[in-house]
Amino acid sequence: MREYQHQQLEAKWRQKWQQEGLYTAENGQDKPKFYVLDMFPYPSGAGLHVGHPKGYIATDVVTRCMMMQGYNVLHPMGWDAFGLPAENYALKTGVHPTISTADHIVNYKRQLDDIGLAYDWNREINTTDPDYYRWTQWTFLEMFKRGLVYESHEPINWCPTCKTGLANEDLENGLCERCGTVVEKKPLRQWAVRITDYANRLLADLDKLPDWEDSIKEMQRYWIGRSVGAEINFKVIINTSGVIPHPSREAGAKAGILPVTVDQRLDSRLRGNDTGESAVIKVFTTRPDTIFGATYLVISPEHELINELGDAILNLNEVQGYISQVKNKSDMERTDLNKDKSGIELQGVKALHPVTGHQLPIFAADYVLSGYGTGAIMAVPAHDERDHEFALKYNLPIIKVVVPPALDQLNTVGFNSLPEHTDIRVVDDCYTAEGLAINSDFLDGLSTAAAKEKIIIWLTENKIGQAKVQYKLKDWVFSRQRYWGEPIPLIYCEYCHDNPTNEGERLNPGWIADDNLPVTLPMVDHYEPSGTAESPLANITDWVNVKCPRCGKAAKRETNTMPQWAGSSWYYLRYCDPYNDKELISKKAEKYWNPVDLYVGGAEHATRHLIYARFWHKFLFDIGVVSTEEPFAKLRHVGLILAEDGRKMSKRWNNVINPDDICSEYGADAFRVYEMFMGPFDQPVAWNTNGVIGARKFLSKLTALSQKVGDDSASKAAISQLHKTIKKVTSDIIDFKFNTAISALMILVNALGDEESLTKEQYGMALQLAAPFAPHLAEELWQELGHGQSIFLSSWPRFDAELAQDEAAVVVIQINGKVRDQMEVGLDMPAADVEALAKAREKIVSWLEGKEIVKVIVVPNKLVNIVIK
RNA sequence: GCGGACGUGGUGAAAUUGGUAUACACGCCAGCCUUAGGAGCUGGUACCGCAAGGUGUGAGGGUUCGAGUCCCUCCGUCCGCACCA
Repeated sequence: MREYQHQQLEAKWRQKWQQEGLYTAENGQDKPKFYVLDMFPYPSGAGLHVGHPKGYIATDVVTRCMMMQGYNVLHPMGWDAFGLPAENYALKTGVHPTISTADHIVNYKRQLDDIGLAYDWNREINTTDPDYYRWTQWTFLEMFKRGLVYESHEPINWCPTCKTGLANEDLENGLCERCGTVVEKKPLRQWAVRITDYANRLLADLDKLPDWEDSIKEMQRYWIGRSVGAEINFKVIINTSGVIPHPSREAGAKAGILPVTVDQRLDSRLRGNDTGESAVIKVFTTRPDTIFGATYLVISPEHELINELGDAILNLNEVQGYISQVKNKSDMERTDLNKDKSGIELQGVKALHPVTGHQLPIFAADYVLSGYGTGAIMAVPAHDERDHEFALKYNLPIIKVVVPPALDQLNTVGFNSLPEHTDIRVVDDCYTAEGLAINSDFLDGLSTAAAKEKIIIWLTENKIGQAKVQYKLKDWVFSRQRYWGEPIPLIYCEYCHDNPTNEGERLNPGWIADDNLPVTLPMVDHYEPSGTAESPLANITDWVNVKCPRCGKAAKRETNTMPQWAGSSWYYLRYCDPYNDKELISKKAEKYWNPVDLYVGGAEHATRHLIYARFWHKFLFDIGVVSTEEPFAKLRHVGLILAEDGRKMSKRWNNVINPDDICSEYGADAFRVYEMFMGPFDQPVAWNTNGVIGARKFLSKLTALSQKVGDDSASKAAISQLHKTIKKVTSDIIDFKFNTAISALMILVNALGDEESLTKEQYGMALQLAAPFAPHLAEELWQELGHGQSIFLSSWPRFDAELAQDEAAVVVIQINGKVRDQMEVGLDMPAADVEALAKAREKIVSWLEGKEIVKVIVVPNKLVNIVIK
């Protein structure tokens, strides 16, 4: 058998393709465009392992196939090169990140090239290039000027190892996603981006993305976490005792059953028109319909109320003791679901129930999070499991106010008068589903939905609360106290400030935009993070001290840098117009290439990069830079390749396989075919080097077929197989079913191997189908056939339905659904004839003997099922 | 706990979407060939049975002429989120 020397062969074609500019995409051609994008890598010192290129190979297969189908394909690559590893490496070795990053990029690029990936390197970008990050900074300033960026002093996630603040998205189970350290909460001056302003659009527009996998969309929906409910004000009263009479005149009158002894003074205070002599606790709830079941309030230990009330809290020392105890716990410990709930009552203060006027105890407890909603809740222990657990532990009243719909016949007369459901202490069950309101005054008998609506109207009319939509998504903490990132281009001047919007709340006094972009990252001698709100840049005094661009007086630069996600939030746009020094992207390039038609990368980016990029894009849309609301039309995620031992590939386990070794031993083509053949693209699979040998055998068989090329055509059956394969491979590539595409190619090559002879055209078509997967070998064999130009400039073979037809159909004969016989019949034979033939079969006759035929089902060209009794 | 994906040979996996379960490949077994290499070729490879035949897609029910595929109940695996009120 004819063998092939993959090393010379592959190197030869790679060089030729580069020389000929085969992958160069031209802006604005007449041809239809197709933009295929990989998530660009962080060029680490370790280089690629065999898992990394799986997605790149898939996009490469699509790229080459689309090129052959006549598209002007853009398939670029670049480097997401800011980030901690380069900085940490600098700390250790003193080698500047610019140098180490450049080295790593050379290695990465060589590795990618060795796999034969069709990248247009003319468009290579690097997020650390000042010509690139000036536009990252520019977009940030555009946000700043529109009030979408604000300075905040909220406690944020702080990694004590990396010595930097982190965004919510940078955590994994309460650990720093980078280094695995337990993250602390730390108050820190920081810049934050109002991504929550876009929460609703980010959520709603997911529905406009039919070509995204549901799993990714669901993850984003959950991350954005929209909850519809109400915000309700509870007045705090101090040093009171005894129960206050029911204050709700209107409610009582409407229901016609309530006592009308109203404390006028209290009433006016409750309606929110008083002078602010008492504190208010705002709570958020998704179940305002259960308000009559609220028996206590809980605020988070961080809640400002504790400071506000101060000595009014009789057990202030104890409360503070509890709080410091909680603060010493990590988020991990705090949110451990298995642990007992803990809390402490604020003695001497009560909250007034805004409808019933009952005095409710107030607790501080760490099961209420400071970062969500208002950091305070009304506890309804009968209908919320957490509140229920807490109420049991602290012996608090539990009032049932919702019953399952099946119990709706119960005569629910009103508060305090129910015979059966007035159980103030329901111990065992906690009903969290929807149902019908009971014990709820004017809500009694209403369904949960109706009760929600009615109570919200009531709260609004009485200025006690209003409807409220709440998101889990938090504003994007945008400052990093580290060196190796884009400088935030702001200057602090004591005399000037930019007034970014007309809305007072968005004023950033003292901070002004430095429009003189790029603000380049200066060289430093010391990278050590300070552990404070400043980055190592703070030490470079001649960089930090500047003249105010507005007034010319002495001013200081912001020394925080941007998070790594900044540069990757818009890089796909820059590929379209990489050399533009006037604008982020030209209108022409944007109109032509945007949006990305196919985007492939790891699912780990579902709630990080993919949310940030969608947000960034929407902002650019709002300011007229891009013309679409969404950046990525079709998204596929790549399944992990595990090591042969089934674990993740890692230096730690010593199970890393380097693609360099595989490519030099078996060839890049065999490597590519194997990775695409391993299994479904989006599923995790363990690596098996034997599989590469199998792929290599297939390529050898494909090569061997060249010996059969002659004047005589292949058989009709083989031609039929060829056309079926064209159909299958074409649709499988679009559907990302590369494994079955290759299996179809293997079947074809096996079938052609049995032929005496095949024509140049027939062999050529087989080569074209294999070309996206095994580009080097296919090119070699194609040009051997005498074609003057690249196989990738040839037209993708077209499927001919007539040629693909079989001459005959094999029909299965079943008795009662069990296969008993099969026969070959002419295609599309009428059902009656097929049935007659089947019944006449010797085997079938014996099965039918003495039986009564109940029914016969004939599926054309497939089967006959005879039902007997 | 919530959300998503899934469960088929010794292994990775197919199955035209309700119509022959295990295609394709790895591995293994037997044979052939050889200039002994990461070779190549031929055949075999779900289980029980000598056979006829029977049984088989995590378990159990159901719908149907017919179920890996649809419905219900349960068990298990992987991924994401997780005290989000």
